Amino acid sequence: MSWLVVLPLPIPALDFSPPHGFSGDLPLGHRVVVPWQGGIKIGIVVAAGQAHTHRLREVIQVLDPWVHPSLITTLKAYETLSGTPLGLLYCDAITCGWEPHLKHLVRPVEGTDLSLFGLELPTDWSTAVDSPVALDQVREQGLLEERFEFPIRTELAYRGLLDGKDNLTPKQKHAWKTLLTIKEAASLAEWARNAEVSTSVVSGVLARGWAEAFERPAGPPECVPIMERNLKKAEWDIPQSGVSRLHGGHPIERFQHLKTLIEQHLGTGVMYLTPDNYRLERAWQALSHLGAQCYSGSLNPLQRDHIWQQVREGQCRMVIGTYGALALPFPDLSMIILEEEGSDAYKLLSGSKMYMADLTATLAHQRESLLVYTGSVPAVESLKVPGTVLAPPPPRVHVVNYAEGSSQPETGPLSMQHMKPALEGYPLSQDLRKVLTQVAERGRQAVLFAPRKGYSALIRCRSCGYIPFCKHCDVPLKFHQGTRLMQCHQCGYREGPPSTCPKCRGAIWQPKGPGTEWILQETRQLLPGFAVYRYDKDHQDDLRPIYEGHPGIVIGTQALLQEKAPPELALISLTLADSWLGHSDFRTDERYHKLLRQLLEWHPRKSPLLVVQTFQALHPALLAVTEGKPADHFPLQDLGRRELLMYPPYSLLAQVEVASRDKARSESVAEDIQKHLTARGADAEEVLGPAPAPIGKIRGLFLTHLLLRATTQERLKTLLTHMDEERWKARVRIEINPRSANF
DNA sequence: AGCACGCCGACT
DNA sequence: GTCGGCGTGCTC
Repeated sequence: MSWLVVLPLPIPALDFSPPHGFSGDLPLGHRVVVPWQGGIKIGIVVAAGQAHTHRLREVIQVLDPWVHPSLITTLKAYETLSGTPLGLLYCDAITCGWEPHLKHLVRPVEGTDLSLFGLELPTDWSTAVDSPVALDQVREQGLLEERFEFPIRTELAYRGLLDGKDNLTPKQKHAWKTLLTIKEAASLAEWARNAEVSTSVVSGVLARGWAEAFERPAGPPECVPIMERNLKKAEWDIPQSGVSRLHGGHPIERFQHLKTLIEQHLGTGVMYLTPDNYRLERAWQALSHLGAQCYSGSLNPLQRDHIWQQVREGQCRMVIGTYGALALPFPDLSMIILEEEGSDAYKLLSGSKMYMADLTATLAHQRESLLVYTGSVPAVESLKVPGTVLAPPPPRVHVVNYAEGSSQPETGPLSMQHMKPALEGYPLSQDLRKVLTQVAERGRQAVLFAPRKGYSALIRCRSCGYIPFCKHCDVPLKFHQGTRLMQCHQCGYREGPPSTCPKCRGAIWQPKGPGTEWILQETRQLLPGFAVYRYDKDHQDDLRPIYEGHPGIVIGTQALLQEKAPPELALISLTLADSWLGHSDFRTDERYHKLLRQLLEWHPRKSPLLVVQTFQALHPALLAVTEGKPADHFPLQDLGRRELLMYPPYSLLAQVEVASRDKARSESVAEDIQKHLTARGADAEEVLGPAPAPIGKIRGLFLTHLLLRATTQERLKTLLTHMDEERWKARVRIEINPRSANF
């Protein structure tokens, strides 16, 4: 009997035979070392294989149990539905343990001479030296014995020495003394931080021989000090089993409720998942005193490994973490709490495109764990489960109605003469200017959210309206003031703005659609001398003064929302809320509503004023918030629309993406798929499209979309199976439960 | 993913 | 004539 082994590669699971002389049960969920393309690789045993006639290679060694069998079942179900190679799913779901630092020991089988193969090995165990291909040859001949060991883990650290070779400068001397006081530093950066000098100073000390690097056994991860917060116990109808939800109110209130629940499950395993780091930190501060560990992408591999083992051994019974924590091998897991279950952050951007919230639900079901959704707003999809919605705190929102009898401004300040009063000062309204000035006068902090990085969404020729587009993608180039270049936010292509319009020779370019740079410029003009920072993907100012509580204004994109709120935050503004409504996909409104609620509870204690500048002041999502409606009011409204349109939760979706360098081919293959499915009995409600993707061309690839919609999982599976019946003449990818779909 | 093989266009 | 683009296929 062979074993099915998953490798961290975008391929299906493959068969291997058990190691020579192996007797025992199938090591389901164990890590194994297997030969792979001349070298070796770590894999996970996921099933018994079908005994092929195919000549298989042997697993070299079984290492240790790594995942719980329920995870294997869960991922298998996802593979069956989506057709994604299992390796890709494992690679994305299991964020630790694929590259253990193993000591590789080898020796020839007794009485064999390996010099024929160009290998000179001692007869007794020795560390394998670098000739993986030659090793693999003798391995395949069965002439090699091998063993892998986990060495004692070490990490590099620095310590001070009592004398060195060269003299030190005063600063270096200070750094040296600091190091002697703290005894050891885990990195140069940590040492420098402690001494409050730059890293060049500490490396100077190192170079002059007053300190040395040394290996030390790797300890557990540094633990953030636990902040004991006295959470009151809240009374509520505690769910006993199945799925339930708890939303709304103030975050602290929700934690109070959850604490009561968590305490009942502490002995039997609790997992608390958050969509991002700021919410991780918030949950950590509220709940870590219950004895939780933290697990997230920001830990280093050693730290992750440490938590993984602790959880496996049952020494750690509660973990607060981001999506990667889902695969942790809890021997018992009686409850999973999923914060902000409808967050797009759970959609993996990498190959598998898994929606981790779906995976969480499947896993909870598999393990019969209690599943609790929590957060500011329930997802429209989770309204069907029983739950509690806490009363919202009074909202502090001011809406600037740009639409007051006017049309959207065509350009920046240049054409202000035609503007209605509301638009005066665009992109910073008079109202916003007023409160910003107050913030500065009172020495407080503010955050302005701009819809995009760069200066403007596009530039346009004033006389003929020509807009420069990217060569490779179907998007306008965004203008960046810092570099004075036009840049594509899809593929990164850059070029200088043309001096005259290539169409009409006009020489005046008008920016449209303010970005961080534009807002920054306006803010600096409004408040000369006041600290103004920029934070987006291109450019991150050092925000330390802000986090230390110094006055200032931060201009950023939504990326900023994944960080914690500035401590003295008095004002938040969406400078152009409409940009969150610009997409034509069915979750847009829900997303906007969630953003507003999230902004209102961003700061854990204060409630800063939220200024929303918009052309759609009567948008129902905005009204639900300003009128103080409960958190589920808008989602319930949206649910009705979803039913009419037969969107989730009333159906399951799969998006089919056809990509080709040739536009006509991309379209025709999509049509072929549509016809094929129709011929197989799919109706017009089940196959939507084809239509060009929201961005019809990316990096020279033309993208065409189809949307498959089914009422049951079985039906969706059937439709997807029909797609495998033919070989399409273009790249076809399927995404289960896409988070955006434009039909 | 990597790495092979294999087929067409533009160059020393 | 070769170099090198990337499309396709395989890994057990």
